[in-house]
Order: sequence, then structure tokens, then C-alpha cells
Amino acid sequence: MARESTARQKLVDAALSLVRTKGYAATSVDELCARAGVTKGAFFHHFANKDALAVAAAEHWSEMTGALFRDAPYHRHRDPLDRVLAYLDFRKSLLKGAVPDFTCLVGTMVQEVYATHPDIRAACDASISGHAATLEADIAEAMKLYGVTSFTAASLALHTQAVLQGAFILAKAKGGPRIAAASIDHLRRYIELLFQPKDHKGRTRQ
Amino acid sequence: MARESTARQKLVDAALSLVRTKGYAATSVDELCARAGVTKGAFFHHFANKDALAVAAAEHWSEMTGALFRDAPYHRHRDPLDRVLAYLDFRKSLLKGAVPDFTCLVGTMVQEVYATHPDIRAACDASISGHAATLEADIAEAMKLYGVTSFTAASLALHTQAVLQGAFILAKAKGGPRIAAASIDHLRRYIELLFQPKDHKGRTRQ
DNA sequence: GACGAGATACCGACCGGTTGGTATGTTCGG
DNA sequence: CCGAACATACCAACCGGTCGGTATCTCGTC
Repeated sequence: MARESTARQKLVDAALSLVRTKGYAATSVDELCARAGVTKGAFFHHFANKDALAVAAAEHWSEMTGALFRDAPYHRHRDPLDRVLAYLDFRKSLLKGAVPDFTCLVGTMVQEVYATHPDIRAACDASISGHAATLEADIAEAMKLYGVTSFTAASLALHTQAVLQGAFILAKAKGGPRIAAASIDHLRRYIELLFQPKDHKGRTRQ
Repeated sequence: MARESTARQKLVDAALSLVRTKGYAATSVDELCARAGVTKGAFFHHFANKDALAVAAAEHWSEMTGALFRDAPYHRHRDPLDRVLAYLDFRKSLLKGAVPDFTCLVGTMVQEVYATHPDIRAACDASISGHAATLEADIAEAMKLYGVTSFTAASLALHTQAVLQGAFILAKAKGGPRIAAASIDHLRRYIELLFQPKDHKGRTRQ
């Protein structure tokens, strides 16, 4: 359990890439093996079935993105609102390259399997909700600091994830990240408006 | 061309239901035929292949939703901003029942096929963009009326669609429409904040 | 209004390839 | 020599799609 075996890791990596391009159902086991450079025997040695790989891929995705955002520089801001806004800037900066490279594995998978594969759905939900929770802390702190009470931190955190997931769909429909970036801009403006001081009691930024 | 043949119509209806629950790739032609109460011969008489049904389903979806929103009562408001806000209220009111019943066919399909089926992707894009365009008119009018210029009407219209699509993903991940509704609330608040008069020059609503 | 020719709508057996999954090795470090 | 980590060969079910055939309708001709 300590060190990941190479074949297993290569299969998970293949899943990340293939599922994000073709979706889960359209990605075959043979294709995954070929991409990973592994035989079918190795696949079913490491995973009980195709669904188990999907769950493992979702969990690996959680760990990957967890580390990416944990180590991202946006946490350095002292003001929690600045942290939230910098998070959005960071998300926007990730919208580069081809569509499968910046879109979300679990968002893609859960659309296909939510009604048919309960365990995959749960793993995807855990990934999205877990990530939202890291944002929720900063949002809650900002709400306290700025005296904002008209909504819950949890709902705003999930709203940011909704915008991002929806932006990915638009990017897929339109073939590029441009509109996705525009949507993040709208979300950023929303949060600025939510927290703007009503009585213009000066804030210092950065 | 005037009247739709029943078998074709039944197949399109079956596609709407099955694809929204299981996704496109996981829905087989046999399954579509069984649901429609039609034989495979009928299927390939009306559609060249499975992809052609998907395109037809997306087009039918555009017509269906087009009619639904064209006839919806939210157009009655005189103030274009009220129309936009009432549109969101209407969208929120549609979030009832089981997840497959209120989620979006084209948003689901485009996620799976954007990289592999260009014609389906195009049909889905046309559906989303066409619907956004009907909103864009009201938004543009409201921007002119309220003197708002800091973004384009097109980008806000597409942002609303991003929020809705993202809300559907969250609903699928969490198994119910509750968080989706909360996300629409956030979007509504955003638009209210965008158009709120800065100099408090009284507006009459309704 | 009888008739046949062609078009349309539909049927269901069938096909080759692919699918997820299994059964049975083989290899190799400890 | 045992078990983990693979490899190979294989399978039944299912996949999208084909094809020869039939039932019914339309329409022009006499």
C-alpha cells in the first residue's frame, strides 16, 4: 500500500487522459491497457473490474488536485477574501492548452454514471465536495471579517464549483477555454460585489 | 416532412430519456429500440447510424426547450432586467422531480462526445448557444437601460448557462436538485448586484 | 375505378468485431 | 517454494450495422 506499483499507476494515468477525452463508457479496457502499455492480465490483477479503476482514478484525482491547490501560491494572502479571489485567478490560469488537459475528470464521469454506478458517483461527489470544503474555510473567514451573512459559505463554495464545471461544458461545446475564462471573470466579479464594503470603510488590498 | 412519423418520434423520445439517465455511449441501439417499442430495422430506416439519432435528439431538444421558454410567462415583464430575473426564477422552478427529468440533454451529451463526434458537438453547441441568444437580447436591453457597460451581454448570457450546466453536475453528484437551486440563487444575486443603481435613482419594479 | 409501379415504413434474422471478464500459465524477489 | 505481479489465450454476451423481405400507401394511366 505504501508504494504504488507501476502498472497500476500507469493504468490510472491512462484513465485520467482517456476518460477526459472520450468519457467513461466509451473508454474500453483494452484501450486503457494499450495506453498504459500493460496487458489485460495486469489490469484485472490490480482492479476487480472497470468500475474499480474509475473509483481509483477519482481518488487519485482528488489527491492530485488536492496537492496542486494545497501548494498553490494563492494561500499566501492575509485577507481571506484575497485568497478566494486569488483562487479564482489561479483556476483561470489553468485554462490553457487542449480541452481534455484542463477539464475535470470527476465532473465528466459523474455526468455519465450518476444513475448507474453508485460507487463512482460517490467517489466523484467526494472529490468535488472535498475540494469545495477547502474553499469554504476561506469564504467563511471572509464572511466573518466583512460581516456578510446573506448566504452560507458552503453554498458559495459549491457555487464556484458549479461555475467551473459549467465553464468546462461550455469549453467542450465551443472547443476552447475562452468562454470558460469569461465565466470565471463573472464569478470573480460576483464575489467582489458580495464583499464590497457598503459604507466604503477603506480596505487595503494585497 | 410535415408530420413526424411515429417510430422516428418515439426513438427520439427514447433517446431523450435514456441518454439523460445513462449517457450517450452507454445507451445501446437495442435499448433505444426496446424503449421506443420499435425494431432495429425501423431504427436504421430512419437514422443512418446511432450518431444521427443523437443529432436529431439534440435538434428536437432545441425545438422543445425553445417552445418551452418562448411560451413561458417571464417575458411579460416590461423591465428587461425583470425578465432576466424571472427567467432565473423559472429555471429554478423547473428543478423538480428526479435528476434525469430536469437535467440537460445536450449538456450531458457534449461532455462525452465533444472530442470524438464533431457533428453531435456542433448540434449541442447550437442548442446551448441558441438558447443563450434569447437571453442575450434581454440582457443587452437591460444593460442599455441601466447604463451597465463593464461586460458583454453575450458573456453574461453564456455565464448563466454555465451556472445552470454546472448546477446540473452538482445535482447529479449529490443526487438531488437542492444545491442546484442554491447555485441559481447565487446567480440571481449576482445579476441583481450588477444592475443595482449606484446613485439610488429610484426604479419601479413589476 | 381497376391496376400496377414505385416509394415509404417497417420487420427481424444475421454478421463481424468488440466488449468486459476469466482461466491458466510464467516470472521473479524473498 | 510461495505469493505477488504480470502475460497469454480464450470466452460468451453484446455492440452497431446490414440485408432481404413484406405490408401499405401514393399516384399516374387507361
